[in-house]
Amino acid sequence: MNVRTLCLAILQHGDATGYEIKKMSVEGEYSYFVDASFGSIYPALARLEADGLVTVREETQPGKPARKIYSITDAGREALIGELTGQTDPDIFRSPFLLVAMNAELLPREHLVKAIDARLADLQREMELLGSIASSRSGGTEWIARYGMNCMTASHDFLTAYRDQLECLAVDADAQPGERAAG
Amino acid sequence: MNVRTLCLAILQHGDATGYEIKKMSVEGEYSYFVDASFGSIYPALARLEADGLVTVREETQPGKPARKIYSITDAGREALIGELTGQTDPDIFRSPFLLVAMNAELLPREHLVKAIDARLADLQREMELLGSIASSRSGGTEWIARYGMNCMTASHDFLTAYRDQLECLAVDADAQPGERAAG
DNA sequence: TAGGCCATGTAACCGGTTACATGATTAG
DNA sequence: CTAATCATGTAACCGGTTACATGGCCTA
Repeated sequence: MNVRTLCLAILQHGDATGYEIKKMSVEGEYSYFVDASFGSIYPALARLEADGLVTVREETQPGKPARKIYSITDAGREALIGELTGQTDPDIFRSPFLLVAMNAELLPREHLVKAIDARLADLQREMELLGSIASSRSGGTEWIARYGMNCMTASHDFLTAYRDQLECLAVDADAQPGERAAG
Repeated sequence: MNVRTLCLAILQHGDATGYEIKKMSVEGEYSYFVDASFGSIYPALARLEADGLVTVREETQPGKPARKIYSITDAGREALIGELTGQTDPDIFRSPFLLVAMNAELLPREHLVKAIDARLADLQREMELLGSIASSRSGGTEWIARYGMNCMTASHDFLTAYRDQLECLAVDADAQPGERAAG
């Protein structure tokens, strides 16, 4: 899965500019597939157009740079379907937070508490986003938002219920840092 | 978070060779942080040793290449703690499966069913791994395994309960492919 | 008037992967 | 006899990020 496919998927759900695609893939409802920056999106759109998978129309606006609005073509839609039915890359979950948790015995309790609070806040923000998506969309988009909500809720509940167990593994504030590491 | 930190974290929990580190970070209990291949692990270990964060001892075995067993040093442990208390990279979840689900309206039902079955099987395998980790480890490692189990179970239950809703969005086998895409 | 948002694009860089090189042992 | 497992390491490549270049409008 790459930025090309991401662009096609977004354009399948409606025309957009490179700038909008970036926003949607970083903060919006397309932020669960690949992360992309301007440096990868703009070249990808240019190549997509050269390959005939999307078309562009330029919209000049007074006092602002021209917006380049991209639309998917039939060939693009077929390429997207091909990508979606062909690839089998597994889902991945990568968690710096869990690495902190795994090494709780090595860290000052203070920091562990902060890390948990931060993670909880992240989850809450994410759940709000997903909630607004679920209530404003339909079909597949609504479904995946509900799926996400379900997972986030489970995470949040577990963290809230069992954070104490984790916190009591941490190094005491007044103990020598790393004291329990050797044991 | 990079391969260097991953190696330190693994070595903190016990000595290991590059080969073992790779296994643990691909299939084992360290597969939730960064994915690493030989091409990144071996150079990382070499640099870690040059920096004095790990030490090596070579173990020759008859008829096999010598094993290079790495151990973390005090400096390495401190570097790991620094990494763990400093960084704040958010957790990421990237799901090719959810992109398929999001575009259910575009795909033949047959393929969607396959994708769901495959995802369910992945989850089950993952849960078995986590179960064995949870029952054989303690402390932070056990805790994160239980956390993972909780999330996977929630995913699995949702998928099982609501897969029908998703499947009925897909294109009928006998309909023209892409027929509903235009609507 | 400083910073954020809109809006597009390029070039250098970099952390990783893939493929290659080597080779014995063991299980099917 | 074949494939997998053990075991280490290098070099080419590549998909992405970061930083840069440009510039007007709007808000605090």
